[in-house]
Amino acid sequence: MVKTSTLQDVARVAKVSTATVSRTLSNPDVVSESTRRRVSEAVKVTGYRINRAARNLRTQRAHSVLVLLPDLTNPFFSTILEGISRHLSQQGYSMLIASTEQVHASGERLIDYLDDARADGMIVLDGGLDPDVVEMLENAPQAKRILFACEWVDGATFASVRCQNRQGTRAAVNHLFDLGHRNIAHVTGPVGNVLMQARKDAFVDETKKLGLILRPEWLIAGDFSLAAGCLAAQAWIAMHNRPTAVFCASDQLAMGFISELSRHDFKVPKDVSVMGFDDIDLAEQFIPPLTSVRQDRLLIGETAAKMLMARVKTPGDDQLEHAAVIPVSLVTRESTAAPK
Amino acid sequence: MVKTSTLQDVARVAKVSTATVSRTLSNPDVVSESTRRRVSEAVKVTGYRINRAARNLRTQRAHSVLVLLPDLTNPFFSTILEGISRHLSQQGYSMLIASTEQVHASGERLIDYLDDARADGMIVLDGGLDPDVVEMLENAPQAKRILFACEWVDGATFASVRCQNRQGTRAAVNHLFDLGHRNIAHVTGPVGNVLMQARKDAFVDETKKLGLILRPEWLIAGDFSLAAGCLAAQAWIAMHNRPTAVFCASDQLAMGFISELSRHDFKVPKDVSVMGFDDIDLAEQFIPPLTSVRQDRLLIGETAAKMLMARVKTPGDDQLEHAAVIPVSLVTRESTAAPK
DNA sequence: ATAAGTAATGTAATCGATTGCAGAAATACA
DNA sequence: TGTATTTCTGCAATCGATTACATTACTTAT
Repeated sequence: MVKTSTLQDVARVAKVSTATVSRTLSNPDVVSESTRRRVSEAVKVTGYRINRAARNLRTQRAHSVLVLLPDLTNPFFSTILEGISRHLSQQGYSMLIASTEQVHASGERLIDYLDDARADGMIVLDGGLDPDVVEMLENAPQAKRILFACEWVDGATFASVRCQNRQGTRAAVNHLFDLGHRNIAHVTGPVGNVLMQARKDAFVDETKKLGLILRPEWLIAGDFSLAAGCLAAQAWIAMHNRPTAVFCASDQLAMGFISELSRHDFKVPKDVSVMGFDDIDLAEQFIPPLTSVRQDRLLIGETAAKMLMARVKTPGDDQLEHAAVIPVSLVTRESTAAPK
Repeated sequence: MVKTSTLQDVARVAKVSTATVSRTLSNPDVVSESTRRRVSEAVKVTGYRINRAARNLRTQRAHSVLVLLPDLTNPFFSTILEGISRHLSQQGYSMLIASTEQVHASGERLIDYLDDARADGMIVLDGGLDPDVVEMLENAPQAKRILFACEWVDGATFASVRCQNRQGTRAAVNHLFDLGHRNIAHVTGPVGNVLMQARKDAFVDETKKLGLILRPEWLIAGDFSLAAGCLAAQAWIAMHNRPTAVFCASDQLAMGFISELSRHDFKVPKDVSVMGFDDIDLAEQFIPPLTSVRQDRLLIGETAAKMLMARVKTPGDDQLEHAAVIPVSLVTRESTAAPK
């Protein structure tokens, strides 16, 4: 370990007590103008840097937050992380990252991160946690410092940040309807996923409300991935009476779908309109550019961080915001058009 | 803060000293079988969890590593992070994430992360640090605990993990040559980037070695992004004597390139062969599936973490591995074919 | 002039785990 | 049995910052 100077060193140089130095740095108003100057000078001279381990021990705060992802390799999360990190670093907090899988594999329990003073709070981006893990988290005394973002757990009482999945789906269906489509299929997300369920339910409701026919086979089971999109396309191709439009529960699905279609010489949107959900970066550059439902991932991240910080900082049960909903918007591009 | 039990509590229950409890947990061999059992029992009873802040303070170790990215939103890094995280968590270390931009914006200095006991080491995935930041890092006493991965800084002496950029480029050029291409263009990365330079130099060398003509305008300046790929495609379209193959310095460039071409009714690989570098997840699903140079990003991450941990753990200047090179491999798909 | 109040600073305990050193107990050896 | 050696355990200092409480030096009011 490299020796850096401590509060003691600064105190010696400034000819004050360590208490005064500490106060000068964390609460300058309570010290006099003259000592404030002397201390600042001494800090500069000694090159003092606070030792966070020491502060963390004394204040019983880790000054960092754990972000839990289902899977680090999923690019969907990167912008959300950016949003989280932006707010945290502004507050002097650090961002720890871990994946559900790895925590599990290492034999640790999730709650340990909070118990052993590694993190003050937790932002969970994974709605698919094991039910017993969820139960443990819910019953933990630190449950208030756990927040779900994007995904959530049905029936659980954690604070959360969510997107308007229902409204987004409604906008998507109406967009297709307005273009003239009457036979619309839906490629869903993975079984058991809350987003998949929310979007699927909204899709069923909205098609019903518009008086559209919805054949059972038009609800094609997928899992948000490119590969599932390809399979869904094969299912679509095999249909006798092909729907003229397909609403996919994610952009990746939509891309896989279109990709597979083009291998079979179908054209989008000429032969079928396809749209996604998320508006990932690539959507705009895809061929054809993808019509999608945009989620402001930066805002999701920032909101999540902000809400969590409020919880971490107020020990009491004050009037804390418990659920934030982030608006979505329809982005119309070239993968959707009127049916022929 | 939620009250968790401490070493003291365990010691009381097990009727031993805190020293013994500590030893039982961190170095079980030195305590007797019987006390080991008593302590384990007491740990279970009390639900003891180590307080990392306390341990970090005492041991002068943060037990965490900072990973510095140029930009959190770039999906290229996610798999590398997975690799890093995998090794770190296995060693009981945590992974902190920050972006160059944000550290800068928050007015902190990079070295502070090491100075203030927040992190024991640093993995930098950004070769584009300001020269004065680089200089400061190099002169810091902790310079040995800084490691560059993927990118690096020319002339600096940091440990690093790199890919075979030269060999990968050579393989790419030879692949195109073997298909029969004699006029090959190169879309480069961003100016000043070390990867861009390495790949460009290798490209120039290899075409020369093969006795190919290389017109100046066939070196098209890009920046690894989709958008730059589009622009490069426009440049290609505008050429009088169009090269029959284009080697892009990244997959994103290649995708942008192909995407723009298709908007102008050119077909890949019929009208021009295009290939990328990186083999990102989407490459396989792109239309057409992209020929690329594969980098094992998981291995890059794991290697980087492993090398850094070795440096963090050995205080001496032992025989530490200083530079690792990760092999790349050519992945042939459908975006390249013989010229017509 | 004295009491009361305010502002600034210092003293020292504290957070919880680790570890050098010393002592006790157990074992080996002569 | 006595001594040397090994094995195990405990005592107490330590890491570096924070903060309750005490103290001192001033101001202001009466």
